[in-house]
Amino acid sequence: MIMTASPAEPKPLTRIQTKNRAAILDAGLEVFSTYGFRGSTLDQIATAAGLSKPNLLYYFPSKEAIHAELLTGLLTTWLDPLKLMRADGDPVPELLGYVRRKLEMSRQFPRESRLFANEILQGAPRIKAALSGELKTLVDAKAQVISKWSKAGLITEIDPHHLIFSIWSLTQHYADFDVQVRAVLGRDVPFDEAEQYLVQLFEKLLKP
Amino acid sequence: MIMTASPAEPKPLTRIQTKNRAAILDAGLEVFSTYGFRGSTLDQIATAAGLSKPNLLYYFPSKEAIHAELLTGLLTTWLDPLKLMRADGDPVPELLGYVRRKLEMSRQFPRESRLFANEILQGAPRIKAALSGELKTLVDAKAQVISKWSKAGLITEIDPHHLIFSIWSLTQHYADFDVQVRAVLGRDVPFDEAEQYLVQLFEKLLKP
DNA sequence: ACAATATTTTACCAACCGGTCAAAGCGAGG
DNA sequence: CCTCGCTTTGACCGGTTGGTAAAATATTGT
Repeated sequence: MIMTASPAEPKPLTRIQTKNRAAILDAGLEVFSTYGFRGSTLDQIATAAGLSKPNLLYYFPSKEAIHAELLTGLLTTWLDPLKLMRADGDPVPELLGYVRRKLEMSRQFPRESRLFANEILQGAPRIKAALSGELKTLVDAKAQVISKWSKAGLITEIDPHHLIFSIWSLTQHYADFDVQVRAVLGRDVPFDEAEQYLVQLFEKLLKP
Repeated sequence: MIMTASPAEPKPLTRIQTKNRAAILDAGLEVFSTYGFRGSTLDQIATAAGLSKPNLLYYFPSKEAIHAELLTGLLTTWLDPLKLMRADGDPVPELLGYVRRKLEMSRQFPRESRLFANEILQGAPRIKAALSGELKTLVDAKAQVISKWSKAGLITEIDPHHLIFSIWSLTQHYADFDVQVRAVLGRDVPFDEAEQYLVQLFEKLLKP
């Protein structure tokens, strides 16, 4: 016996189920992040996953279900880098660490970033609750930490919420608008340059 | 006689044509900026414009045509604030002026900002050419100006392209992600605070 | 080998999509 | 009044959409 945990019989997944559900979620991420929820079709996702449409619907009950599963999984990934910012660390390195982690997510998971951006752009109909719940709670808590650093003179006097917004926008820009960045630069997005630039920016900004 | 300019007989518009075309473009902006091109339907746009679908198609030949007209009109609006940055002005006020103009556009034309963001997010299929053409040319020119300021010691040593990207992302964030900003803050987007914050940020960043 | 179960396919449906068309309504000038 | 051109409408079309039913096929445990 290897596993039998939850009380409500979680039904262990077969090999095929595991593989196909993963393929569908990956395909859904690809398609939803490009066209948004309404602009994506089940046929697109099914084809990208190497399945037929009815076969896809054997694993997920609806288009909504795929999208919902992607979004809930995403929220955790989204909050983690901010959670890692410690109140008892050195303020500037802590904040720069957050910037670096967030930029690294744009580099490694641009599709996830675009899925999130698409959802927000379209009014966040499916995650508005999480934004004013979980997300707001976490941000408010971290904003207080930043405020204390600010008042203790460890960093400059600064609006903590806008500081956090600026970290989000600057780092996500390289994933969400990468087509524009590439078009303007005439080459692939240079994440190393971006990191240097952002470190320079936040070091100068935060210095008391 | 009041007007007869172009050589190819531009056909003067009726009062009704002027009014209905404007209503359609406004409705199209509303709908496209929320759902993206593929996620929007002619019925949605027609209803928002107070017309029937066939009536809408009497004024525009296709869904594409409405979207195209919105995008081309948008590009000019998008480039203007950057064009206004003068090489012969004081560097910091010139750059801050650009920041302020761009933020003001987010405040006054959030739908246009979101329409643009949607198009870029979805791979910019309809304006990629303009991005690596017109936009790149203008940005490269202004980047050179910034480089000269930098080398002359009037502002800090800085990567001009990333500086421009950061102005874009920071200002547009308040329009494109306004749902998120409002959810986290628990109130309407405070553009005055945002302006103060951005001025603080760029003044500290640019100081040599 | 064989039954039970898990998976895949084929055929299909009602609703919706972008777009067409011909007829009807409408207002201004003679 | 009537006509002429602009405007609006309703009926319709072929294709696509999300989703279903059931039969056919693989896979699995014994």
